[in-house]
Amino acid sequence: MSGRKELQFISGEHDHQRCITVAMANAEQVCQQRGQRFTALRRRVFELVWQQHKPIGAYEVLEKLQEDGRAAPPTVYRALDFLLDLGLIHRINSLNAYVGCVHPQYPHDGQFLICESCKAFAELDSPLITTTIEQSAADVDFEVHRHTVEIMGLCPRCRIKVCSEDNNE
Amino acid sequence: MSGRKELQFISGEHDHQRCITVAMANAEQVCQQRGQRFTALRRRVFELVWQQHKPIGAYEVLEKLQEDGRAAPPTVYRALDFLLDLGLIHRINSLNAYVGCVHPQYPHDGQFLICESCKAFAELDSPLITTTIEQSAADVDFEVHRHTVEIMGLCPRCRIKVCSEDNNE
DNA sequence: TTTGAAACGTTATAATATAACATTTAAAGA
DNA sequence: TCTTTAAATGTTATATTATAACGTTTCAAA
Repeated sequence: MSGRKELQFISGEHDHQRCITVAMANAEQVCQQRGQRFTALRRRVFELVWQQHKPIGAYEVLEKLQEDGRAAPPTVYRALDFLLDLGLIHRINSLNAYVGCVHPQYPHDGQFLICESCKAFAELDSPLITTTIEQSAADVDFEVHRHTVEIMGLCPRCRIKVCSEDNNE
Repeated sequence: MSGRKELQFISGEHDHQRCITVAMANAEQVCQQRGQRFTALRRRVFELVWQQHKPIGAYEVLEKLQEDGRAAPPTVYRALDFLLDLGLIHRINSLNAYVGCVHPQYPHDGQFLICESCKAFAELDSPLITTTIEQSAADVDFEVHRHTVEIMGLCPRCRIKVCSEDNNE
């Protein structure tokens, strides 16, 4: 179980470049499978979204893009929409922000843990949550197309921090 | 069970004025209990949010307020924020819109069914969903402060409609 | 009756997102 | 290889959602 935990909330010191490389390879494959073009721009935006394990806003992405040259909002939004459609990234509605999808190989609903302290996020994709939601909906004759679950709170390392701060007071 | 179902997705023909009256009485009570002022403006905004069993945008509320006289965005947002803080309304993040809370007597997380066809919504507040989410979070040492669940799909009556349309083709 | 905090008004502007149309690119057929 | 055409991108303008900042009013408690 502890291996699983480490997969969920990634520590600050992991080899993040490797994360990005793996994500990029996955994305490449997904695009190929679906006959979509993974252009330089889309690749760059995807990379920017992945560059932190934190949700990033569209205009933040835009700013970083502008470091390379001129760019306008539609450029960013089009790339984000493309990536969203393919399930390569998700949108966190409560933050107006975007995150890289951890397992884009198959389509799935978004279930997110978001740390209110450090803003780190983790994707759950729990079949149990999905089943429970579908059952609750079925109980009232509602036909589910998709769902999003956004869970705000404290990630493991921030819980520890808060705890030790409390002790020091 | 069928009584429960009718509570969830309200039919078009129910006595909606009565809904509003009941909601207003509840709101009144909640405000009193917490020593908050339920001013004319707040009352009016609350009423406007409740006037349909559908999510309503802040600027839609503004437009309706302006039928009574001059009003600017901050007026609406302040009233909405007040009502949100007290749990008298909820915000549907995926729609940037607001809905009246069906049981504001105790604080709770938002769990919503939203019909993609007619835009009607229902509030679930399912302890089972809450428990499942909390358990999933606990599995990865995450401390939950709050969550929102937004479920998009088809409500019972729109399912029937779509079904009969299919048959007519 | 004063007074101070809360509520509200008003103006300006920030932050997020899209519409509409021009231009470029690149894959697929001639 | 050239042409064509659909997809992708660039560009300008603007829509939509939300808040900052500050002045004025209201109203309950002292």
